[in-house]
Amino acid sequence: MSVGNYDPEEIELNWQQRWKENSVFHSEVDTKRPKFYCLEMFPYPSGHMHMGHVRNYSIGDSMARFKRLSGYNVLYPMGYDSFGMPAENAAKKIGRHPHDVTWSNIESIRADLIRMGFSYDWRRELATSDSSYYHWNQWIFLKFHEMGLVERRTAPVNWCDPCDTVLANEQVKNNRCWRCAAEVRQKDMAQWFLKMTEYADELLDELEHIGFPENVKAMQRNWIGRSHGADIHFPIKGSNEIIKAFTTRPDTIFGVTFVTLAPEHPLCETLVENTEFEAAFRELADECARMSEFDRINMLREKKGVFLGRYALNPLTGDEVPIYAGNFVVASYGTGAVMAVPGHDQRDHDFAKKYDISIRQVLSEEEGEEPKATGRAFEGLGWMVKSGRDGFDGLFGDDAKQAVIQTLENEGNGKGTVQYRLKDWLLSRQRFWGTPIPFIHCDECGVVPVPEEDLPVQLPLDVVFTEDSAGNPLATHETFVNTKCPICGADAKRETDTMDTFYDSSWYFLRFTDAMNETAPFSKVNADYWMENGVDLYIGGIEHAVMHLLYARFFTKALRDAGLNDVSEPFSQLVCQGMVNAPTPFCTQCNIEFHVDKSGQKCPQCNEYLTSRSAKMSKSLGNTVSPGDMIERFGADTVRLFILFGSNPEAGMDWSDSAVEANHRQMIQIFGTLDLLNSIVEESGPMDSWLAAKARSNFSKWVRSMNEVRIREGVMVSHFDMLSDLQWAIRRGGVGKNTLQDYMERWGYMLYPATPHLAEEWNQQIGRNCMLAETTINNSYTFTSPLEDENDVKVLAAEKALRNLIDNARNVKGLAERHSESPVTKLVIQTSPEWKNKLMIEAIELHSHDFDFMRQGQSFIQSHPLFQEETMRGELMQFWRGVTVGNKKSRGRVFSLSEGERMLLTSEFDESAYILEAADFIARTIGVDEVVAYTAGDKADIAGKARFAAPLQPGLAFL
RNA sequence: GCGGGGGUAGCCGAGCCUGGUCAAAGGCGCUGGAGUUAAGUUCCAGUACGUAACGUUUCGUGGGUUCAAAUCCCACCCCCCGCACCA
Repeated sequence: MSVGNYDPEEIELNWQQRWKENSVFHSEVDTKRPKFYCLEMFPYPSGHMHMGHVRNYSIGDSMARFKRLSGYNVLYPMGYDSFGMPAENAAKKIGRHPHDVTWSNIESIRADLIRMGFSYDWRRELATSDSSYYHWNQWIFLKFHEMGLVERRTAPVNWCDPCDTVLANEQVKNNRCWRCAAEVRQKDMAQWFLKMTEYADELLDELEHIGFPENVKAMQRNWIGRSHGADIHFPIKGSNEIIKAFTTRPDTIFGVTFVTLAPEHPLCETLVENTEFEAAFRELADECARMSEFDRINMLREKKGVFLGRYALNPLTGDEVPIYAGNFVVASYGTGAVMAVPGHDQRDHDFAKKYDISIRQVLSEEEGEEPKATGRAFEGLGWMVKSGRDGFDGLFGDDAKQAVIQTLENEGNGKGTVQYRLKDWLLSRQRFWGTPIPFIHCDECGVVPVPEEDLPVQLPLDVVFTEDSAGNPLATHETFVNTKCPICGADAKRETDTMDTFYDSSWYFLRFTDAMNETAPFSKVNADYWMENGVDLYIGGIEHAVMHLLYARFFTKALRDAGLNDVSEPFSQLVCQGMVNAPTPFCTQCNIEFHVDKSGQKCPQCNEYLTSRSAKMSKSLGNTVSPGDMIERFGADTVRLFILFGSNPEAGMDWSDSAVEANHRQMIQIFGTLDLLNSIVEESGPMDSWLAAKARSNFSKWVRSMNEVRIREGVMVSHFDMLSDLQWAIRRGGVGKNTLQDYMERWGYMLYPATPHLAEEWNQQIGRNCMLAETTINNSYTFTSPLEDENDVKVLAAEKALRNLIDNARNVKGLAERHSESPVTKLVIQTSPEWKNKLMIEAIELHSHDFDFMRQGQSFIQSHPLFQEETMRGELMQFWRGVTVGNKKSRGRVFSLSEGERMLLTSEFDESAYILEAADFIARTIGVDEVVAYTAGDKADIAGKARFAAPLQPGLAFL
């Protein structure tokens, strides 16, 4: 094969075939080896793979391959989150069954994944819409039911009209459906819930111990929204009813001047019925009921309330306070009732002003002082004052809260409680394309579970979908709906609601550990092995920070309590990959992005010329890049290299055509170095030890980066530094074939995780007859010891010094030429004189014993034998200062020497001899005819540069 | 409003945790040179300002700590993301 020709398609298809034939990515439980479970959030199969997928899976694949190489037993599976509405809607449009739509989409995305060369264990491939998967959804649901985690209850729920279904709280953003963005409305319905709130504390507290990014943890904390406070009972005057109000600030109870109820609060009706206040209340309640989002936003400014005509009694003082209904009180949070303290809550303050209710300050900002009159509510913690009862004044913060709670509890008027924002998970959906909820409605026996042996309850395939069919086709499907009661045998109806698709993805990572199991969702042995400490690396988008990641955590804990697995947290390390952005026309004036059609044109709104900025790839902006096109042009490896080198996984990255091309050139160049294997025939070369040392140091740097999922840094070493170091070695005098062979072998491993096809081809061409996919890095390559040996450090430092010398010489040459009438032809290098080297070594020695140069350096040098020589004192002192003190910008040399430089100097490295060896190279490189080098003082001091000579910093003179 | 993350040279983007080896990696772009029949590719060098090797001004703005700050501390400005009438 012609080595110089890099033909990605040929190479890639060939190796993909070989991997498949040899089943190299299959993995089994093996307790003798450490495991690594690498997982990406599986895709919804909507057609072809997009750049976001490419990025997600390129990251995962490179880590899976790296870990295999490092000797881990790696589980790396892939599947499809294939239930859901888009398939159902598409089916309606084309008059086919969602099953068909889903399968053809799966086929195309699978082909894309294969073409990228991702190293999945394809035996474990699953699709959640397969009955072999959702069978276990149902099985688990029955388990949860036994455990008392399932509840069917009638409740006000979020209804989305376009989607024709209810939604969970997590799926409603700004009162809009997360999928279709339509407004949701409240509707009372009998629905199925999973009692996620029973795990609220564990879900919150365990966040402290898992490797999620801070923002994800913050979002989950926020969502769970635990707040500590008290339920306080306010009796209603002239009634047996009491109002229970939740507050986080029981310490302000003496400042309560009114109580506000949500308009939906059942007490409102009772209180106003047949009174003069009824009409006003109804108006407010109606307004809230048909509240649209637009109105809600307006209401942020306008807080409204109506007096309900009755009074409540402050349980600690007996004071009468008016009862209001307020449009800002949320029925579903806390108790739907608020004790209002206008003195210490700005919202209550505004409300009190508006309705002329009295304001009472009962906390002081300063101990022992009267509260200040600021015209605003003081919302911080303070010292209690003017309490309506003895024993409270002077208490602060938590003490104050506790004292109030204690008193309330003693008197039976309330208790300390914890509130959560988290609600139980509403998981029933009135749609077809989901897991049927395995229950049966019997007139006699009620709602009864389908017996385990009758599972799965399968979705019928003989359903006709048409554009104008509405509702859930299951509800009208006779053979599906009509059944017998499993208890009494009478005619009964099946439940026709299906499960939220987030249910499917809440345990798929467990199913993957034992995906072929036909008798159970998974075996405990498999789950416990692969899931020990959770999935080791989980990669996906930030958009699932609350929904999927919270549900999955809940499931893992619930299944643990069901005895199915030991692990409590599903994911030990989460990486949320950044967006792939692309250039997009943009108007800086209007701050709007436009479709790429508009590039170069003027802004339709302000008529300014559009500029360009980076925006998330999206169909609506037309700035998407098709992975398929890129693979066709450059090959999968180049696309992977671009994606991985473009930025570290978490950061956003910009698509750039020129960068992709640059990366493709890089691939060609790397591949081209294989030619050296033919052209180099010498046994050894002058750069052998340097290149070998460089290989070792690059390798350990690469391993460190990859281990910490800093893939970009790893790739920089493997795909850039390795090439330029090799080029340097060749230019500097060359290497022998043995060294080259070792270098290429090591390099092959390093190329493998990011660009596996190229690496396999490489490995073969350098004459190794094993597949990298089946290789683990052998022990001499030491994954564990990052430090190269002492000799390597010195070798690298010497070469580094030479490169510095060359850089410096080039710079000085430019200056010299400006000062010289004829062109410069000769470089005289005067290296550091012996006495400076000796002194430097002494300084290094002193420094290693923490010598205090600031205090004792002066007296040390003055008592030094060299100091006795009067003619030398000036230069001696200057050098000593430079070595041990430095100037205001940089510290003394002795502090800033690298480890290698220190080693070089203390080993009495012969600088001028080293430079002389490279004299020809230096002359060629900087463009002079002759280079001479000697220790300053040995020969004539040319141009007075001898005094500039310092260890590893020779004085240069151009002639 | 609350919470999270940011602001680094023409652009993208490392460095910040663990202060000095930082005029600050790497890529892109640009400039010059080598080479080439030629476009491209490739290789070398340069890319804040001045300069016989040194100095000056730079890492959002202003202060502080330190012998020394892109890095630590404080204040402010700006950007992005999430939640939000949550009691």
